[in-house]
Amino acid sequence: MMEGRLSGVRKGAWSQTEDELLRECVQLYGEGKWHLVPQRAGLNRCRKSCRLRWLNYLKPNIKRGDFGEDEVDLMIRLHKLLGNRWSLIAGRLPGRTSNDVKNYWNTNVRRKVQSHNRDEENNNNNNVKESERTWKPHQVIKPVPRALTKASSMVHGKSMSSSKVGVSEGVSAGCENWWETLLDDKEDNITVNNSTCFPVGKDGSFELWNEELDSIASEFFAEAETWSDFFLN
DNA sequence: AAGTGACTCAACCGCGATTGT
DNA sequence: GACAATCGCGGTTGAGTCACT
Repeated sequence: MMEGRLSGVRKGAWSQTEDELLRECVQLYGEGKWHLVPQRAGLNRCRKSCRLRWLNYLKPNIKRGDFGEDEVDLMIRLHKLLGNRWSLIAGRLPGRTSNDVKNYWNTNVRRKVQSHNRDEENNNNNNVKESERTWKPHQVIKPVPRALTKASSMVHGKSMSSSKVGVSEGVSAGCENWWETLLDDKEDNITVNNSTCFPVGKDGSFELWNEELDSIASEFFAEAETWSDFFLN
């Protein structure tokens, strides 16, 4: 946390010259080692600012402009599955950055989803008496740890189920091994974890893991063979 | 044309996790 | 194990732009 102490570091919008310097530096030395970038590039910026500028703006293949219908649809479904894991969501939207996704969500999608939820709530209010409404908030699946150490056997392509992985506080006791069967057939998962990992609906059924999420989860997990596919670039 | 409120998005901040010594 | 340095993430801010009056 030394960055805050740096004095005289330029802030605010980036100039074209600064962009050029940063681009040249990354092309020359590659991505990473961000603490060296300001010095190497001759930029009076902190490493955080450099990293952010590269990742959100200068990096090749970044898609700009409006989100397509399919992208928004995927975003909504991934958000339902992952919560505010913007980097993970962005990872599934080619050319989009986590900042883009977050901004788009906060300005466009959130409103739509909220009004949609309000509509649904109104419908529920019409159909069900307040005392009978026992739904609980959705619990989001939180893949953890966010990153793995280089020493981790999973990183080297070994079995995912044979290694110990921490479980976030968001996952209830009783499903510590949710990750062990994550890639198995989801029916098995749900049966095993019925009362712990997933929210319970009015009649004891699952609200979260419906067919819609089944498809998106399959899509999300299908490409991954090891945990490193989820957590490491 | 001027004022102003809403909106967008690039950038900053704080913090937890990881890595190196 | 303790500590410092670094990385990466999500939340927040604020300048610029747009739409409306």
